[in-house]
Amino acid sequence: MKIKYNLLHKDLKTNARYGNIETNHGTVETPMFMPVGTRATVKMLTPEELYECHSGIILSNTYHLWLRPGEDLISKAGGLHKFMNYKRPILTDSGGFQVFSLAKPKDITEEGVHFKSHLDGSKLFLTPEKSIQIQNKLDSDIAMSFDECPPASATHEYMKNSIERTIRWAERGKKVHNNPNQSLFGIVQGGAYEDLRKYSAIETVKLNFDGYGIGGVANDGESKEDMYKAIDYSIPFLPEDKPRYLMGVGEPVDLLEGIERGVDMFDCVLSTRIARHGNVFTRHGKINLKNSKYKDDFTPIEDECDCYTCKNYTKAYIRHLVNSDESLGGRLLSIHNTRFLIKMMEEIRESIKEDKFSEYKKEFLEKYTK
RNA sequence: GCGGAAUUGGUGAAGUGGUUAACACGCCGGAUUGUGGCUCCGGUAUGCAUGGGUUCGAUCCCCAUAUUUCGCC
Repeated sequence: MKIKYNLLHKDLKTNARYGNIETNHGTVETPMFMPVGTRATVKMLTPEELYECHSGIILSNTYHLWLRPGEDLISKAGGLHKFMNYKRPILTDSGGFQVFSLAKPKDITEEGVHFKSHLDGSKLFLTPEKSIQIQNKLDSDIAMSFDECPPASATHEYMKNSIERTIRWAERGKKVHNNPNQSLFGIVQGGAYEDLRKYSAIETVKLNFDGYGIGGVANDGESKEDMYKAIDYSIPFLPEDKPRYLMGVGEPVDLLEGIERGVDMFDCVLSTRIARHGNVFTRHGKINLKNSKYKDDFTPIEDECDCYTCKNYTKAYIRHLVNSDESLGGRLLSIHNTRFLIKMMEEIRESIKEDKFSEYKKEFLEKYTK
């Protein structure tokens, strides 16, 4: 069965919306934050720990799993869910972002993308068909179309050619997609160009996907203004009855801005990456636990936080772990950051249901950015 | 007791008679947005054991003192 998005309530004052997505691995509520598990693991966290964080959908990656261990092995294991023992829904990214980070523009052809393996330097060729076929075998709940992710600095001309090709790629991928239990999302590109976002959205929607990604907003050097514009220019042309997924965004402030504009899904490596480097989100902004002022701070990261880490450990202890390069430090902080964003989403959903999203946002930002 | 060697920041250490004393680690900050996990970027000795002397100028030369260390009795 394909996923089914149900729009349950629209905020009266903003474009924020509350809904849910029914999948073969349970129903999840939106807006939601999806932790990232690139290599079939949300780094440092077990599925049980993710459940304890109330994680819904998690993200994994076609490119990485294609290279290692290979889609055939995962298929043999019974699919990605069984392979990694995650019982809730999984979304797989198409490898499009890796095209951006690993290939040069000249390596991108109409047929597909040539680039070198980050593991051993061997030559690789990825096409829209190949990406979808790999994802079919991975058997994720949601597959993403194979797209190109041009940087914000791309010229209008380059961007126009790029989005036209991405649309053709989306169509090609959709043609070969044949997993009845997997849904497929299209991806809107176009940088911060209003006409291109509109064009990309309209043409992609014509292909009738199960949901729509808004991509190219968190590549490298995009300003927040460009990100917000990209959302504003895309969303009016996306159907109300399908989920919208802002790809790669996960800073608390950006989550609020995205939700206000009508985004339903987010994913981001930020929460787990910064955790491994000693940083955590708190209601009062991001803090760096490596700072010496936490040396003898024997209180939890946040008193009011309900995560495993905050219920059991002090800042001083975690700081010691991080400074000693002990992996438990990164683990505990990953738990906190993951729970932080998911809990934030829970509160946001409640606020939308009560038409109080604006108030929630204002209150959150007052504390977070002061 | 006699003779030799050494003494540079928190640590291990380079170095030169002449503007800002290398590097590494540590420490102190910062970054990080569809992940090329354990990374990247900054800052960190007004000072080269102490006191004299030589010199236009000394961390680098000389003398004394202290400490450490090696060898001999």
